[in-house]
Amino acid sequence: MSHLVYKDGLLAELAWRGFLESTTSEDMDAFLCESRRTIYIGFDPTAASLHLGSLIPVMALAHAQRHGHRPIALVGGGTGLIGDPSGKATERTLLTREKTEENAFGIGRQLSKFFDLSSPERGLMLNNAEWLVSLNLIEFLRDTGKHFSVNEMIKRDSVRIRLEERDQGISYTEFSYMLLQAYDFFYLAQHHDCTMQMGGSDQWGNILSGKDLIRRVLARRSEGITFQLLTTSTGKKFGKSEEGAIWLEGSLTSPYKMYQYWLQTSDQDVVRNLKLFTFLDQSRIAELEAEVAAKPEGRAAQRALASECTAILHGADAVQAVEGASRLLFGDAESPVSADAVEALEGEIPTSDIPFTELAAGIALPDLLLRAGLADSKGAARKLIESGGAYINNVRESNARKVVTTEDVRMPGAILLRSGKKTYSLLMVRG
RNA sequence: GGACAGGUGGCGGAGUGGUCAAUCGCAGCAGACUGUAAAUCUGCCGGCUUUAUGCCUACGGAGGUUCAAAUCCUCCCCUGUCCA
Repeated sequence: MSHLVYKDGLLAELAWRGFLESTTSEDMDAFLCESRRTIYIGFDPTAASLHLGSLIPVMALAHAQRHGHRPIALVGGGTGLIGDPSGKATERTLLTREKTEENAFGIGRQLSKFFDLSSPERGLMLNNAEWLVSLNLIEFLRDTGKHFSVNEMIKRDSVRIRLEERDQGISYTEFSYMLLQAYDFFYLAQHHDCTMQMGGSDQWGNILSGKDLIRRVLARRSEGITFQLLTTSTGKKFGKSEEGAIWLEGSLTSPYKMYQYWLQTSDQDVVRNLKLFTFLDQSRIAELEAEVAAKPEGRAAQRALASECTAILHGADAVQAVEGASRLLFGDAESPVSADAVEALEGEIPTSDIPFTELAAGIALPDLLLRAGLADSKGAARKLIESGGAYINNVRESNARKVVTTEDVRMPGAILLRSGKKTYSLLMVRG
């Protein structure tokens, strides 16, 4: 890619940052330079929040705005009711309309953080429920369906895989998805002069469908760009932690947790992630890359990645708080003991309350670990303790019959529990 | 509507009357090593407890046969393939 020189700032940016997977046109550069383009990406509200995986298209669209193009962040309140078969091995159960609406609301709020939506000229956020829900079936089949060849549709990967693989079919509902997404692109082209759609590489087929529809019905040119699907260097699906997805919503994944997720990025992945998930410029990233190469244990790049990403999503204040908490827990200092330290940790890391009277009476350590969320069952808690993975105030406790009492309160009004090397939980003694 | 195949733990996938809480792989958790990295090695990996050749719940759902069922029978639900 590096031998290509793009005149368009956006394309150049997406290229060096490593977003690009493929484009629908050879002269995309000229297309983008020709005029200011309206570019859309859709996000279906299949969950209450976007997760790190969806951050790639979000960042790409944010770059588009920074380079003077006009973004449309499309919330798929309508398409979400149907379900995109792309990249999914099996048919999914439909979400209720209420759930979809609720999700759409949350996702819309998250998306708005990334874009300047101060005027329709700068950027737009739309919900396709607005035009999809009221579509009339007969009209749709006559006006739009007629432009689609089933012969072609069944060749699309998203459909073909489901048709060929034994044990998994595809319903008519999901089969129709690509028409709806194509219709979205068409609708946006017609009403908002949108001429480009971007998306993950699994969206290639859907994008092409829309491009075709626009050409046939409006006789207009439109283009598309797809992005790489990420995995970590170890082949794991990116953006998932042990407990599942890392959500952008702070109430689902705490800022502390997100910060830690980024901080724990492996050396192999950190530079790539800096390019994709921060707005840091090329020279700064090159500096960080050199620093990691020279002094990997310093993890300067990971720190930058963690603080940048957390700041984008949760704000600078959150980063400060979270960095403070991380320093206390992982710093050189002995176990935190000051009241200030407790105050700084409270709420930043998973925190739960325990009544003084209950503690005074004594609580079995496995029960306490269970309550603190550090184990899934008492049996698991016992195993954790016996295998040497349980810590009270940073001191290993390997007696599964240990009873925790007020004696164990070493920090002012709190007990710090830990599972393994890096999972902390704070217990606040109340009353 | 018909014929056939199938529905097992987070996933994949064994098991086809007792020795099955269920081989194995992946994922996950913990330990060792380290840099809160990667790789590697080790242990754990349904729940409960008095940790035991212990109890409970579980192999799509509901019944049934049997001393005993994930395994056999009946009905139902779901999925796929093919036929009309």
